Parts: sequence; C-alpha cells; structure tokens
Amino acid sequence: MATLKEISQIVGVHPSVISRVLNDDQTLKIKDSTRKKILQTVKELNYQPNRMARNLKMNKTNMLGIVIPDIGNPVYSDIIKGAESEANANGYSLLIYSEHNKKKNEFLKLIKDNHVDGLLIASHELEHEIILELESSKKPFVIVNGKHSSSDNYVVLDDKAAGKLATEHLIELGHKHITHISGPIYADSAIQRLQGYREALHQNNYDFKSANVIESQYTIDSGYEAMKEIIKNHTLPTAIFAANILIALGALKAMKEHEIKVPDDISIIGLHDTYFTSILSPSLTTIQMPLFELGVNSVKSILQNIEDKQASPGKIIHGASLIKRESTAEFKI
Amino acid sequence: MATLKEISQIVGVHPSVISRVLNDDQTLKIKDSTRKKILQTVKELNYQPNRMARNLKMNKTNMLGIVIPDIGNPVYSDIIKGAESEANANGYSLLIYSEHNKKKNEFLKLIKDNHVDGLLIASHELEHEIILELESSKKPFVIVNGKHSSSDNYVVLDDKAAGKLATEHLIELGHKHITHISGPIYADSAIQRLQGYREALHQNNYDFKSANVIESQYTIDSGYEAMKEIIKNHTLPTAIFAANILIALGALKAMKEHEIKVPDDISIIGLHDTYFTSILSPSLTTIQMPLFELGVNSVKSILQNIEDKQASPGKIIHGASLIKRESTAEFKI
DNA sequence: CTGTTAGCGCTTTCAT
DNA sequence: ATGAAAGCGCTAACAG
Repeated sequence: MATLKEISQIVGVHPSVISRVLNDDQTLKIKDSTRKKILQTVKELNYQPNRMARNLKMNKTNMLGIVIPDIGNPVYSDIIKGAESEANANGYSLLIYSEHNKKKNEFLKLIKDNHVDGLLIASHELEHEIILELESSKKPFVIVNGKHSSSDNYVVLDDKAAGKLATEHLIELGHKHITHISGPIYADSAIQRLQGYREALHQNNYDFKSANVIESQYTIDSGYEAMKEIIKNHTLPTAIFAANILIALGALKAMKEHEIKVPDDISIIGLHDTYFTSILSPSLTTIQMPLFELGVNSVKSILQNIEDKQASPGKIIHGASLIKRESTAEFKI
Repeated sequence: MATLKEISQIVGVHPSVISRVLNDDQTLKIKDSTRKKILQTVKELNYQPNRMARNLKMNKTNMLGIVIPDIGNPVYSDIIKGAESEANANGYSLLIYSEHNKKKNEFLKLIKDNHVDGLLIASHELEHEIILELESSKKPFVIVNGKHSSSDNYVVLDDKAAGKLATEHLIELGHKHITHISGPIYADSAIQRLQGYREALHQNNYDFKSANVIESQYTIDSGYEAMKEIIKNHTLPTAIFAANILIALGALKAMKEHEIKVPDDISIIGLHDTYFTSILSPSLTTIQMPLFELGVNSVKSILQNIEDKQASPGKIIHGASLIKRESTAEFKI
C-alpha cells in the first residue's frame, strides 16, 4: 500500500500538501498543475489513506457499534439495515455486537478502547450502573427500542399505539376474551404494548383481567411455553395478542401441537411483521413496525450527538400499521 | 481515558515498562513490588490501551470482515454466529459487511484502507478481477460457501451430498416426478446441489430431464416465480427439491395461492433448516447444513493464514442431515 | 531492573 | 504556493 510519503516523493512535493489536497482543504492555495499531478499519481498508485493512522490522529474511528441480543432475530436485522444505511450515508461503518454467547456487559469495551465513536444499544437488560459507566465514558450512546430511567438518550417505537391497534383489531372482530402474551416486564417495549392493550380494552368498556396477561420472553420457546400454559390452565381465549413475532411463532407451535385451529378456534395477531409472516399457514395478521426507520433515526441521533457534542432528546418513531391476514377472523359463537 | 503516560507518572516508571508489563513481555525483569504497583494503578484508573494507537503501531486491527449479500437471510446469520464465535475466541471482532444496498465490490475498501486484517467473502457474485485485486492486496481472504476457479482459499459445505440426500429422501418415498428448483447456476453451491440431485436420480435408475430443473435465485420472490412457472407450464411434479430455504418458502407461497396441498398434492423438501421451519404448516422437511461450523472453520482458515502467512487449502465441511417433517410424504397414486 | 529513542502514517498549525 | 515540525498513544529494539 502506498503512503503519503511515497506519493510525495514521486510528485516532488511535501506529504502534507497531498494530505491537504485529498482532504479538500479550502484554505490551501495550489497551482492547478501540481494539484492535477497529485490527483493523478494518487489514482495511479491506487492510494488509500491508512485508516489506522487517520484514526489515531483524529481520535475517531468512524465506526458506530450496535449492541443487539441476537443477530438471528429478524426484528434486529431490520433495525440494523436502517442503522447501517444511515451510517454509511454519513461515512460511518457499523459494527454489530451480538450479545448472544458473550459475557454480560462486555460491550463496554467497544467504548473504552475507542473501537467505536458511539454506541447504539438495543439490548433489553440494561443495568443502571452500565448507564453510569457509559455516561462517564463521554462517548455518545443511544438506547434503541427501549427506555431507561437514568437516560434521556433513546429512540423508541410507538409501542403503546401498536398494542392498542392490535387489540382494537381483535375487538372489532367481536372477540370478548382476548389474552395478551406480553414481553418481559422489565422491557419498556413490553410495558408499553401491555399499556396499549389495556387502553384499547378500557375504551371499549372491557374489563381488564390480569389473568388474561401471560408474561413471556421475546423468544419462540418462551412464547410456546406461555401458550401451553394458557391451554392448560385457563378456559381458552378466542383471541391472542402476541407482543412480538417470535412469541407469536411459539404460540402457533403450541396451538399446532394441540390441534387448535387458527383462526377457527382462536385468532392470533403478532407484533412485528417479517418476510415469512405471509407464508405461514394460515398467514399471520401482524402489526408492522417501522424498524428500519428506528435504525435510521437512532443513527441520526447519535451522529448529531457526535457532531454537536450534545445529546438529542428522546424520540418516538410513529407508524405502527395493521396488516390483516388469515390468522384473525370474526368471532363466531 | 487514561494513557500510558499518565499511569507512568503516577507509578513513577517509564511508559514502556507499563506496556511491557501489560503485554506480558517474558524477557522483562521487574521487581514484584513495581509490577504490583503498576497493575494496581492500571486497575484503579480503569486503563484500557488505546486501540487506535495499538493498531497503527502493530499494523493490525484485530478485526475480520465478513461480506454477505443480506443480513436478513437466516442462512447468513448462522454462518455469522459461527464466525463471530471463533473470531472472538481468538481476540478478533467481526465486521459484518452486508452488500444489500451497497455499491458493487465496494467491500474491497475494507481491505485497502486496513479496516480489517482479513476478509471472509460469502458473496455469490465474485468476479475474476476482484479475486485478483484481493490477491494483490496481500491480505488474507477466504471464500465462504462457494468456490472460485481463480482461488484455492475456500471453505464450503458438502452441497453435493446435501442435494443427493434430499433427492434420495423423495425417491425413497416413492416419488417418480421430482422437480428441482435450483439456485443460480453461477453459484458453486447451486451447481453442487444440482449435481447431487442428478447423482441420486442416476443411482436409482431415474432419467434426468433438464425440464425438471428450474433455475432460480436464492430468494423468496424468485422461488415463488419458479414455482408459478412449474404450475403453469408443466404437468405438476409430485415432489419438489428446493435448493435453499428461501426458495422453498417462495414455492410454498405459490402453492398456497394455487391451493395445492402439501404434502397431499405435492411433497417439498428444502435445503437449510432454520428456526421457523418446524412452525410452518405443514412443517417443512429440510436438509440441515452445518452453517455454524462453516463460519467457525472459515475463521480458522483465515486466522491460520494471518499467523502463518500462508493460505490453508480449500476445506469441505461435511454434515448434511435430513430432518423429516410433514411436508414430504409417500407418493400415492 | 528500568529508561531512551524512534517510528507507525497521518493531519494541522505555523513559517517561509 | 509549499515546506517544516509536532504529535496522536503505543510498542520494540537497544542502552544503560
């Protein structure tokens, strides 16, 4: 790989001049002929500035990190796509840090050793001390898809509206007994979705019964267990609102095992739409969330923070929408 | 962030000594008392070596890149998990470069500007000149899940065995008319899988008919179109072998639209197993491939290359296995 | 047992 | 219109 020094020897000009030409230094006055010669040799030698040197000098890596629980989860891949697209558009690359299989909170190293210029954190289990450590690090961070009492740097979806929309859909179909399989209650998104469920019930003069809420993790296995519990312990509801796509899949699996027919015996709506929801049989009615935009906006927030040196306030990305498919149907006696 | 210099001032010793202590320099002779004092202050100040400085000095980033077509594709997320796990185990982090939405061949920049120490390339469309550029860069690379005539640096699955296994399964079930929806024929994996299909037919005294092979891309949409074509133009086969999970999903979608019942009207087996195959209705019979191991071994290859400065020869990761589910059934007249 | 020195490749301020 | 010099934080060879 060619270095500035080598180029400078060929062109017969000082390295610093080349640097200034390449970085479009406006204050630089230079003969058009030398500029041309420089540009030409740069092209000929296929020169690429050494990123490591530049990083050290500028104290900046032009990398953002995103911490996610599991890269296999389609929810995160959509967020990542948005984040990456916005990052790239601004000259940054995105380092994906999947917590799957890693020591807890190890991601802090990304910040401490200057691996990244800023961090998007889409992890559920954020402890208070971690927030403090992040804040003391002086590097920008933003909590994606969740809130935390100790920080105002967040970008979230309108989970409450989504929960309400899902529940209203089931109510409109005439369902009376609607069970919600919620996410883990330590996750803000789960709380908001549950809240939306409650609001929809309330506005339609339904009684809220805590027995109709089963807590689950955002995983297939946990959704499966939750649904089995519902089947075992309760009179079967006529409709299910699953707080997340993986929970919905797990619930479907349990229903299948117990030969419960969807939507004849029970309707189900899932939160988050993904590429295979329309291929399931029956196809799954979902609430589509603007995950890509969530990623985009999270990066926008953090870049603003990096440039202006001040955190932008919490943002909510609106835009939950119902995608009606086969898994929900009118309630018939 | 504390620097070596700061620590050295506190301890009252030269920066380089601290460096040597932290890097476990065996040739270093030092008083236990000073070593202790150093270690203690390092811990107290929560010192982390500055990665950018180290990178520049060592001419090494301890990052590997992996180039994939699309991060949303579950096939790649399994490969990534394996690659990341092996990379982390060796002190490397993995930069995921998803080509989705990027300019073609732009990933070469990762190598040229020293962003990564080596590159795993799991992209289908690798042109000859790109291989040449990669080779001239002198940085290690390995082609993952594909071969290329101009390079021996590859790690692949046993796609031929997988194609054979899938086809044999359908033959054993008594199917006579088995159509293969193949991957793009410029991809080595597609060629191998087709080859396996042919071998299985041949060994069972079936005639191979090229009309029974429909070429497709490794995408849902393309699988969908391929299946529609099969439905429209041909007498319907009794069994389908889809060269990839996404193709299988697309085919299922087309069948659903045309109210073709699986497995009553037609059996289907897909290649690659993923988290939702068992939840589909009917659940999908698949060939499970060792994608995680593919990732692991690709990283092993490249690390060996980085350390020994010489490429390890092409590797095949064996271990395709049949997962029998509901989508394939005995052929009945 | 510890200090000195040089330098990785780049950017930026100041001097000419 | 261009050159010189300093320095980012670290490591490694060599000196004492």
